[in-house]
Amino acid sequence: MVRAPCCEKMGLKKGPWSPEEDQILVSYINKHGHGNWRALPKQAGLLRCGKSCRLRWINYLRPDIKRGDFTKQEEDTIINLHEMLGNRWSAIAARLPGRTDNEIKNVWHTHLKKKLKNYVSSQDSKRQSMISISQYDDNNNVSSPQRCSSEMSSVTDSSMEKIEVKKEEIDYSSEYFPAIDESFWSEELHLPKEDAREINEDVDHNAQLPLLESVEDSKVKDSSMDFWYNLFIRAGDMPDLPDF
DNA sequence: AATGCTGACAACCGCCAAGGA
DNA sequence: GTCCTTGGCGGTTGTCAGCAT
Repeated sequence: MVRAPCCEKMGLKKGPWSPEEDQILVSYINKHGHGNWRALPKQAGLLRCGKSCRLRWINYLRPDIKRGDFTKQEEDTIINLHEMLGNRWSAIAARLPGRTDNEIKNVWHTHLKKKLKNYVSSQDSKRQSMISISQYDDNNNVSSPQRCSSEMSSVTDSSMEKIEVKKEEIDYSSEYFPAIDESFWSEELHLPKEDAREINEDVDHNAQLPLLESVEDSKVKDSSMDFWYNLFIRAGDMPDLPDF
């Protein structure tokens, strides 16, 4: 396929939008809608490419856009959803009314990635010390960590790598890791069925649910703790623990 | 006051999938 | 089935304000 010439070569304007351009775009869309983005700038009298107009409208000019700082709750939601969905910014944005994928992506790269890194590191070091003392009680039950994602401290890249390596060592295809389905999200995490269905549609189904019944392998057990703990964060509150 | 650095945010680029001709 | 257009997405870059030196 032949790529369309870029804006510059066609004599179209690039860079920041002026208030006048914004005004023209807004009034045109309010009047005519945006059926065809490619044709829109010509019809509206803008020296911009359609793609640029679309982006400006979606990320900045749309009337339903919520401006201003992200609330603590929104940040937590982003962290939780990112844990589930990865870099699927549009899917994350769909669950945050008034926020755009671009905005969320920016916030992630500038604030939350750092915060989360710090948090994971602090939890990693805490957990390492917990493990070295005693991870399970007399009945072989794990003492469940109920922590808030705003609890942040400092971190190093190496601790993140350690966690990744640890995950790679686990055989997720084993019998201890049956597949996640919709019922998991609603029943185990007590989410409304509607939410569970939506999340299940988006979730990475290569991820597996660890069951710890009768698990002897400490490595598997260890990784599964990570898994359940991540889900506690996702759910926003503490669900009933699985039978460890 | 001048300069350099950093973080935040807006905008662009390149790729992909869907759909129509 | 192929070609082309279009919209959408995620990654990346550019710009600018605020801060430190």
